[in-house]
Amino acid sequence: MFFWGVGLNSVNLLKSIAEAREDLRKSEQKVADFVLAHPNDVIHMRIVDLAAEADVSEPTVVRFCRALNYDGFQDFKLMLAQGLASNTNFEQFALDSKDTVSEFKEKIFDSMIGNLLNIKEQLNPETLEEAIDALANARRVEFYGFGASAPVCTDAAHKFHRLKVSCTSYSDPHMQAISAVSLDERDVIVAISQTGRTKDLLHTVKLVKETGTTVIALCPSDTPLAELASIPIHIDLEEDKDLSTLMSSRVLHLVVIDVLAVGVAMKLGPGLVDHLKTIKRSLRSLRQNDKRPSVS
Amino acid sequence: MFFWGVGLNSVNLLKSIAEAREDLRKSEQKVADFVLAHPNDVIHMRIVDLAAEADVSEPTVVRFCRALNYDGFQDFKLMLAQGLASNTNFEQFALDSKDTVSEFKEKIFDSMIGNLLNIKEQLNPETLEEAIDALANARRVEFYGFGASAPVCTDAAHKFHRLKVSCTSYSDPHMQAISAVSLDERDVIVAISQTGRTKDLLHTVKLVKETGTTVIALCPSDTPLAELASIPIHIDLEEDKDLSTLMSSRVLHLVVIDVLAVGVAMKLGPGLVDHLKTIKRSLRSLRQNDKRPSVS
DNA sequence: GTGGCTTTGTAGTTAAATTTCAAAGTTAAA
DNA sequence: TTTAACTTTGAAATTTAACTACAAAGCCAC
Repeated sequence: MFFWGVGLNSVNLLKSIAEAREDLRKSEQKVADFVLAHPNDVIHMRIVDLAAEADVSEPTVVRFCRALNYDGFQDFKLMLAQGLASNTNFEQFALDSKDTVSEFKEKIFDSMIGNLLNIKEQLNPETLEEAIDALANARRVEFYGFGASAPVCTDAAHKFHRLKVSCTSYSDPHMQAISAVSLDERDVIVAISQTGRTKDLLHTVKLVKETGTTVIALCPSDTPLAELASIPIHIDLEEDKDLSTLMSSRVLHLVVIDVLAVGVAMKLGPGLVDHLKTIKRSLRSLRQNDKRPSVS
Repeated sequence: MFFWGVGLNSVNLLKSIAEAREDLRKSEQKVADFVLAHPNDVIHMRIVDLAAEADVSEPTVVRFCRALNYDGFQDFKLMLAQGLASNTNFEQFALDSKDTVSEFKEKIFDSMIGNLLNIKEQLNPETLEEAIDALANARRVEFYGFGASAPVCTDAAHKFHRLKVSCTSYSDPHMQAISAVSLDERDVIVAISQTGRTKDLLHTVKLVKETGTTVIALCPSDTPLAELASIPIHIDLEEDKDLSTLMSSRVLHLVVIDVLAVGVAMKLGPGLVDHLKTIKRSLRSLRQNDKRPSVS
């Protein structure tokens, strides 16, 4: 796989120190251990302090930094500071039954953010472009998904309706099947699945493929659904730590749909972006304003 | 409003430099200007370089750092490094019709992440705790929302079902009204709204309040819905830049629901967290495995 | 054990940040 | 307009911290 420059490498700086630890000399490992144990303190330490804490000499600290391909101690500290800032959070979490509300709130949000960052990197712009093209030119768009993906489909249909795209969402296998056979190559379906293995969904997709309809799939790669799709959009999460996958994937799907929707809006003409705003305004009549008395 | 410590301040470091600029001396402003113009370069500069670039003397640079409440130049550079690392992204975006797919993908994800970070900070653990208590002890839970919030409600009901909580979601004002009057103080409704002003929702909530039912609301603060709620959970986004609000709030609602669900799962007994995993397993039969032949 | 090699620390050097202090600039009152 | 008080700024000296050279100690193979 493509190797990122120093910039992105720093994101996993602690991890890369841990990995490099084995290749270091014994005394340098002492430094590594202290840095890994107290990364936040190291940032504000002088070379003498770190040397003392790690029980090595100052040159050893410098050698440690050089071994990790930094110019010197200052350079290393700078990278560490950057790495920590971007890395503080966003790790995958493991829920602990002793967690306080505040703690698991942090964990859930951070893991969500981490997943968003990952998927953002993973998403292939060319594939998205393809999907956007297909959606923008479709006569009709249908969203299919079950379980947790059903609300995602509803939301997607809701969103594309606003773009004046003719669309529906079905989370009933019969309805899907019935609708599926009425489509043809001018149409597009979007199949959404967290697993990429839902039998009923695969069944529908197979049906629909026979009609020549374009199938966009939001699911993990290397799954039956991804293989079947004309335009597979891969959503691969880190391996399932606790429930984070369960929670994150629907949100990720929603955000990807947002991206597609914005793309379609732009393709169909910049005016359409304004159209969204117009709809927003038109919804205002359904709202109650503080200043005016309630119409009950 | 409460003033954050240095830690969080660094997130908006550039912004805070820009704000502080006015209060600085003339020569210090030169330094500020250079830092604002080339923040990424400054990180790797020595004090002499920065002094030269900003056309001031070295002590002035130190004074500049001190004026911003840092110990000195090194300390400032460290904070700058951290600030830049965490700040690179996550700014609110303004979509531009000339944006490439890759560009607006970034913008959408980053703005989503920015909003998640904001809401994470804003969420009050005590309020969440209250909401979790109410949900965990409820005889029955109902989720009400319209439009973009309707799928959120469906998703929430889906999630709480898994926790063995008796619940439903309604996005039809009549159904809501009918159901609402059958509830009492043992029950909880969760009203979800991006605006906090949806008339029909307010109507239902007023009805339901007369029965003594606890009302948890997910909506912006200072809105009619927030005022009505027994437990208002405020979701305040930065002011509407383009469509980011429209996109973000439903996702934020989902994540908050996740937090509540995890809280409830923990309250009802740690075993329940495992129960979620069990359900995950039970769903496996609905999936197709690569290895076995498809059952069509 | 001993020669060659690697690892580590001591002591010295260099470079960078900080402080001191005096000069230049600014303001305001005479 | 002048001048005294104060503020701002930079030159030079000082201090501090990072880095280098080199030598001692440790390690391994023969």
